[in-house]
Formats: sequence, structure tokens, C-alpha cells
Amino acid sequence: MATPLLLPSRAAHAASATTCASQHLTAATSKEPPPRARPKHGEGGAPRPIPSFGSGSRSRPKSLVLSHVAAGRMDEAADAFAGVRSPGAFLHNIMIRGFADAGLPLDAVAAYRAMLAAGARPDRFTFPVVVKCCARAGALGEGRAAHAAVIKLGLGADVYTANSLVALYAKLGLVGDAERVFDGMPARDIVSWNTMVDGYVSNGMGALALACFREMNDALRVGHDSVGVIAALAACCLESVLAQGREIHSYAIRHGLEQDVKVGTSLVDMYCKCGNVFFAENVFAKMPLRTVVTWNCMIGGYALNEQPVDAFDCFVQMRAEGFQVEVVTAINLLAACAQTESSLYGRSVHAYVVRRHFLPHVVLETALLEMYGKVGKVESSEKIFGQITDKTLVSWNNMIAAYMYMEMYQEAIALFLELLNQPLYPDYFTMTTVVPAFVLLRSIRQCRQMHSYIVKLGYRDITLIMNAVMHMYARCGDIVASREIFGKMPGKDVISWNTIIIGYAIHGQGKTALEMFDEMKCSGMEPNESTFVSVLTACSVSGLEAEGWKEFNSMQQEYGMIPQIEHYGCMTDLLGRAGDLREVLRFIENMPIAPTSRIWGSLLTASRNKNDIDIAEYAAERIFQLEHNNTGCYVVLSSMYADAGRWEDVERIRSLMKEKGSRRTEARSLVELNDKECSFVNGDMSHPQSEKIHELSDILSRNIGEDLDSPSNLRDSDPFASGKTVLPNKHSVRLAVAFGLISSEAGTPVLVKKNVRVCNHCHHALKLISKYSGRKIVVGDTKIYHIFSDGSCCCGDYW
DNA sequence: CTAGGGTTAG
Repeated sequence: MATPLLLPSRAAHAASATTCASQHLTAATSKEPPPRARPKHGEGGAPRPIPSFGSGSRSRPKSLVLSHVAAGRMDEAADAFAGVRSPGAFLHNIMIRGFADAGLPLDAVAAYRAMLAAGARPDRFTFPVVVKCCARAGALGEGRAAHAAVIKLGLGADVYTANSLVALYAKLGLVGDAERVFDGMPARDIVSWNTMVDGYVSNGMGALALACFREMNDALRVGHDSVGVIAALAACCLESVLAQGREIHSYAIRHGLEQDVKVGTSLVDMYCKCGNVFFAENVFAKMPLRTVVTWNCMIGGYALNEQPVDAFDCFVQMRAEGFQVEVVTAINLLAACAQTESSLYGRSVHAYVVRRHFLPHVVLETALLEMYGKVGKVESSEKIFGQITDKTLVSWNNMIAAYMYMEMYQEAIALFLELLNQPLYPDYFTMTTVVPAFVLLRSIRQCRQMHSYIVKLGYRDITLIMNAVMHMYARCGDIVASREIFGKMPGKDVISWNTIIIGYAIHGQGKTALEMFDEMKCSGMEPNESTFVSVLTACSVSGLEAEGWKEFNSMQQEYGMIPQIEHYGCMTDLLGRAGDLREVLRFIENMPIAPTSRIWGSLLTASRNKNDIDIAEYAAERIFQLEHNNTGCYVVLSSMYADAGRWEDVERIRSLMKEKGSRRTEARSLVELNDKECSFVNGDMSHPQSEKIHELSDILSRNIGEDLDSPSNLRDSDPFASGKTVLPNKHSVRLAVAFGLISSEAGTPVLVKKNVRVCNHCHHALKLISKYSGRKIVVGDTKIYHIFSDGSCCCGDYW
């Protein structure tokens, strides 16, 4: 008997061999759905019956489908299913679930599509699975279509279906849509609430998650279950709120949930992530049962809290208790290896994961490259980076970070530019990693190159990136370019504003910075803590004491902010410049937080400017208590002693430093010319035009009436100097300026960057040189830009 | 026959 089924060869074979055995027919492979047979006599839409014998035969294909699905044999199930005459919703659901359980979410969605195409009507059992599969496959379009179908079919009120939709939207990052579905539910059960809490968590919204978690207690008659507790603990991790974590812990104990191994694991994880390893160890020790995940959390927790040795011990114990190392274990272990001095530990983990065939695995490979980066083996990082086939943004970011760690700025920049060409978008982490490369190189040329590249690639309107470009220009000494970008930015965020304000501040233009701050407030942008760092810095560089106090009070009273150490630092700078040193000291001693060396450094700078050696010594003492080897501190003290003619103290510091084996970074100045930059050290003679440069510097000295014979110039105050004294007009910055003047067009500014502070003598001389030459001279040191113009400097002689 | 859950690179 001929069959209407279009059978592929294997099936056709079977069919012809065993003519009429229906079970053979239905078991045969058929990827294609049976063509709809035309009704012979115009009535009855049923396809022609499949040849069958016996009464039970009609249910056989169905039960075959069921048994294949139950065994996970989806190919066979599909074959069997193809043989079913007009399968109902039930059987379609079985197929969909089968694909879902087999880890084939896209096939499940396809099966759902086929169900629709076959004219079957999905029911309340269909959507939960289909929607879950859309979520797993990241198929937003399919998910939305399913959502539309849910509404059309009147299944919107079904709790299971709605819960799956909430999860779908939350997982795909659409919290708003998730909330809309959640809010629209006529009735919610514990799963609905847990899904919403978890949805907030997976979108990094810990506070909302915790609020939702608390709200559900009132909304439902039942208490939390372990799923909700686990989600809430994850929220505590996000917010780093130990107190709330402990509260939830005690809830879990009161409700007998702490026996749940997943709850216990989440507790261990929460305590570690909130920084309390001790509590984590306690929970861990008391757990009646642990899984490999529990161990992974504990190892990861030690690594997170910078206890690499404990992480290794924990790992040894884990293996002793017979647990198998898995990928996550290795990843967490690598974090601990990265904290050791040697690459030995990391390399042994590397060898281990190779033996276990864990590679390729992007996360693991990225962890490896990060580890090598952190132990200084950047070539190994490069090698792994090159081998990763599907590099994620995190892989790129870590490779850039590895270069940065080794101070390979050019390489970091090159890789960043390459990243811009990838189908990946740099994120906040990328930018915060790479921007310092530009800032440290302080190369206007590279800034411009990078800028044009970014514009060419169409990143012009990406706020995150343009903020970085603005920042770079400002740090490289071109506040005008920075402002221009700021003006053109369509989507200014709070960082854009903070950047332009601090930009003006480091260029000594405090008033303009404050104007920008006013403009910011007028535009409706809410300032944050960093804004006030920028604003207070601006007040301090321009000596705007009253304004500084006003803003310092305003941030607390109007904005309810608690000043952080950075804000106090700005205030000590401000007071040090304006008020008397006793007042600064009082301010520091009344601070509600412990002063850091940066605060004492601010006092030291102030006492140097006021020539108060007593307070300088006091400040230096405090700095040495906090930082044993602060070379800058020695240099300042030593130069103060020298100015006061206290040469025996200069000598004392010199030998002290020798004892400690500290070395000073050699002073170096770079002048940036159109096509290149030239570097000078003190007394530099290496430049081919050295003779000319030195000669010019002498001429300049004479013309500004520089006194090179003052006693402090005859002996070197530098505690690191090796005997030979360099006259101030041969200091690196002066040579760089001299060369800049003869190598650039009249009327253009001379741009010099310096790795240490400009000395008093040169600062004074540069003011006069700017007047004498009629040129603007810009000298950036590590902190601010000195813009010398017509005999004065924008720093107001305080730096 | 259906929905939500613990660890992973910065």
C-alpha cells in the first residue's frame, strides 16, 4: 500500500521493506512535516489516515513521541512526531519541552513556530516553556511575538505564563518591560515576586531588589522561600550591605532555610563579597553539606579578600575531601595566583587546566591572561589573548590592563584602537583603563590622532567615549579642545560636566570652572560627589576661599552628601593657600576621617610656600608614619633646608635616603613639537643642537635679569644629586622651553610636560621669559598646568 | 505537560 508520506531515503527504505507495519513507518526519519492531504470527497479536513492495523495503533506514535522525549532522543521524537496525525496542543507542548530539556532552546522555539503553522492552538502550558527558551536563547523578537500571542489568546492572566515573561524581560535587561508585566498581573504568587527580585538583581539593581523582597512579605501571606532568600542575598552582594545580609541570614535561620545547601552557599558568598571572611568561614564550617559550588565560593571569597594563601589551603582541603576541580574552581584560584609575587602558582593552574582539557573557555582564558598580566608576564598574556577565538570585551579590557600594568602605554593605546574596530563597544572599564595611558603620555599629538580616529569610526555621539577624549585633551594641556568637544556633546552626563570643571581647574581657571558649575545646575544636571571634588579643586587653584567654603557647606546641607577624604584634601589645599598654617592644622585635626598622606602632603606644600620649616617637619613626620618611602616628601624638606642654609640637614636627609635605598625619578621635561617630542634632563647635552639651546638659555637669563649666583644655586639642594650642581637655567624645563621657542612658530604656545614639580626659581624665571619672548608657555607638571603668559602664571604662584 | 534559585574574568 502506497503511503502519502514523503519519506527520505532511510525511511523510504524501511517503508518498502516492511510494507505495512505502522510502527516502522512512524519510527522512520522524516524531517519534513507530512503534506496535508486533500480531502477526497470535499468534506472533512483530516489528512488521509496513516495505514494502521489494530485498535491501539493510533496512540502508538504518540506514546513513541513521549518515550523518545522522556529519553532525550529528540531526533527520534521528531520522526515519531511527524507521523502523528494532527497532533494536539498537548503533543506539541511535549515536543517543545523536549527540546527545552535537551538544551536546544532555539529548536524549542522552532517547534512552537511549527505548532502555530500547523494550526494548533497554544495553551497555558505552551508559553512558560517557549518564553523561557526565548530568554535562554536571547531571542527578544521571538519573546515579544510570544508575548503578543499570549495576549491574543487571552492567557495574559495565567500566573505561570506571566512569570515566565517577567523573567524573560529581566534576563534580557529590559527591567521596565518586566515591571510592566509584573504590575499588570491580576494575581501574583511567590514565584512572581522572586522572579522580580531576581530580575532586579540580574540588572545590578540591588536596592530595588531588596525593596521588592521586603514588599513581597506584606503582599503575600506566605513567607520567603529559599529561592527568594538566595536572590535577596545576591542583592546584598551588589549593594555590599553586610547588615542587611545578616538580617536575611537570621531570617533564613528562623525559617529553617539555612539547611538548604544553596542558601548556605549564597550566605558564604554574601559574607565574602561584603568583605567579612570570618562570617563566611563560620557558615561554611557549620554547613551539613557542601557542593563544589560552596567550595568555589569560599576559594573565590578568599581571593576577593586578598587572602591568596587561604584560598590555596581551601583548595587543598577541597581536593582532600574528594571534590573535583571544575572550571570555576580554576578561575577563582587564578584570582588568588594573581595576588602572589611569582607566576609559579598561576602557571601550575594553567598546566592543570590544559591537562584537564578545560580550554578553550573564554572566561578561563581571560582569567589566565589577567593572572599573567598581574604577575608581570605580559608576553604570556599576549599569547593567550591571541589564542582566544571569541574574545569578549572583558578579554580586551584585561589585555589593555595588562599593558597598562607594565606601563606599556603605546601598546595599550594600540590595542584600544584595534578594539574600536571590533564589533564590540568599549565600556566604562575600558575607558578608565586606557585613558591614563593618554594622560600619562600627555601627548597632544596622540590625543588628536585618537580623537580623529574616534570620529571617523562614528563614536562621536557616544558620551562615555567623548568624556574620555575631553578628559585626555584637558590632561594634555588643551582645555580649548576639551571645551569644544564638551560644547558639541549631545548627551552630556554628570561625568562630562565634572570633566570640564576639573579641566578648567587644572588650567588654573577657577572662575570659569565655577561658571560651568552654575551652568550645570541650571541645565538641571544633579551634581554628585565627584562634581564637588572638581568644584573644590577649582576654588583651591584660584584661591577662591569664600566660594570654597560655600560649596563645601552646600554639598552637605543642600545635597546631603558626606564629604570624603578627597573633599577634605581640596579644602586643606584651599586653606593652605589662603589662611595661616595653624588654621590648616586645626582643620586637619578636626576632620571626622583619618587624614591620609595626601592631606599631610597638602600641609607640607602649604608650609613650603609659607617657608615654615617647623610645620613642614611635622607634616613630613606624619607622612613618614603612613608612607615609609615618600620621596617627594624628602625632596621638599631638603629644598626647604637648603633655602634656609641648613646644609647639615640637607646632608642628613641625603644619607637617610641612601640608607633606605630610595631613588628619585630623574627630572625630565618634554617639549611637544608639531611632529615629535624632545626630552631633556637637567643639564642635558645629548641633543644635537645642545650648544645652541644652552646658549639661548643663557641669553634669556641675562635678558630677564636672572640671579644665578644666589647661595641656594651654588649648592645643590637635591638629596639625590651626585655632587654636580646644575644651574637653574639648565634645568630640564628651561632647556625644553628654550628649544621649544626656537623650534616653533612665533605666536604659538610652547607646550612642555614635566614629571616632577617645577622649582620655585624656574617658575619665577618662566614668568619673565613669557613676558620677554611674548610667547605663551604651558608647563604641565604632575598636578596642574602652569600657563605662563605676559609675566604671570595661572597658578597664582601656588602649586 | 508549565514559571523563579547558589559559584566564574575588571
